[in-house]
Amino acid sequence: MENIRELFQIMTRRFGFLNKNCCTAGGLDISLIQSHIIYEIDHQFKPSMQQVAEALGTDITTFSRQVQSLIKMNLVKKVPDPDDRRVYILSLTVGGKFVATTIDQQMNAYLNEIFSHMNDFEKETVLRSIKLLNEAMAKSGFCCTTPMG
Amino acid sequence: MENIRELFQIMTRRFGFLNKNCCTAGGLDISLIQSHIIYEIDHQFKPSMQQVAEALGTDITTFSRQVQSLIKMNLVKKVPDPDDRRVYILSLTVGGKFVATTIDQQMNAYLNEIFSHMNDFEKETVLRSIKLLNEAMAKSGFCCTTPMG
DNA sequence: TTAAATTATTTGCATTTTGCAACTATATAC
DNA sequence: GTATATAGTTGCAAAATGCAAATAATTTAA
Repeated sequence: MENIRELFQIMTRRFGFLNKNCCTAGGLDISLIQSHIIYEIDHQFKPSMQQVAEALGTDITTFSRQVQSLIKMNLVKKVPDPDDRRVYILSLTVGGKFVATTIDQQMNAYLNEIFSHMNDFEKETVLRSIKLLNEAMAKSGFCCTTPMG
Repeated sequence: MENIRELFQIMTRRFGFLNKNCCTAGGLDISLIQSHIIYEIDHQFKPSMQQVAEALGTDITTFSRQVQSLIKMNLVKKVPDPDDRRVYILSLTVGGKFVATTIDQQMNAYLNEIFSHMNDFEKETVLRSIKLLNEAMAKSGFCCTTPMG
């Protein structure tokens, strides 16, 4: 069988395309990084800057500036944590939540379109496989969590 | 079941980490984009600049400069096409080929480590699923080929 | 309880990456 | 042979990056 890496290279490249300028939402153009930040804030519970930056593997200084621009765009809010005033808690504004939902729908539409080329059994198998893969990657301290050496 | 997008978001992020500063090869630090370019030149037959840039979804001007730096690093060669002297044919130098091989081995080692957390049946299923997914994405004119609107 | 060390975040650069518009050079059409 | 199209390069100017240093709040330890 072919090289395993080859399969993954093709897959990740295609998803790269899928994500790339994925998103015009609410009349705004959302970059790939921005969409990831919004996604992550939406999925974590009262996350701090660090937590989100860490989850995305972005340098904290770069992240700080990216958050600033999202705040200017009125998509993200930054509130000092009353328990530790060094920390800022990130959250989505109403507009940000709307953008998050819109992007989510767009992505799901893309993905469903892709899955429409499979039968139900194949679709089930593929989804289960991706879950397996995610779990395996989570177990692998080797890689995949935060950029390693 | 969870949102389909969620599965993919997690997966692609993890692979992003995997790829990120993936590669030190032959004493050189190879960036993610550089490794993709090298990969693509290695896999296409006598490709032109356009062809590789297109395959990677990179702007041709950016690509042109990236190739220049790879040439300086002595990994890539650029030879005018005798049939059409506007065109340049890209190829790997011996050093470039070595880097390509090294990266390939590294990535395969990572991937095997990940798969070591699965049994043989799961591994087979996952690989088959990714193949299915790649085929489905190839069929989907919707996305996944070259950046679309 | 206060000085020292630690942690979260921001700013100051300096470098790199990006992409549009304009350019050069070759090839094709009429 | 002039006009048009195509492949690739360069000139900006904007954006993204990341290290080092600054700021501000918290914890540790004497």
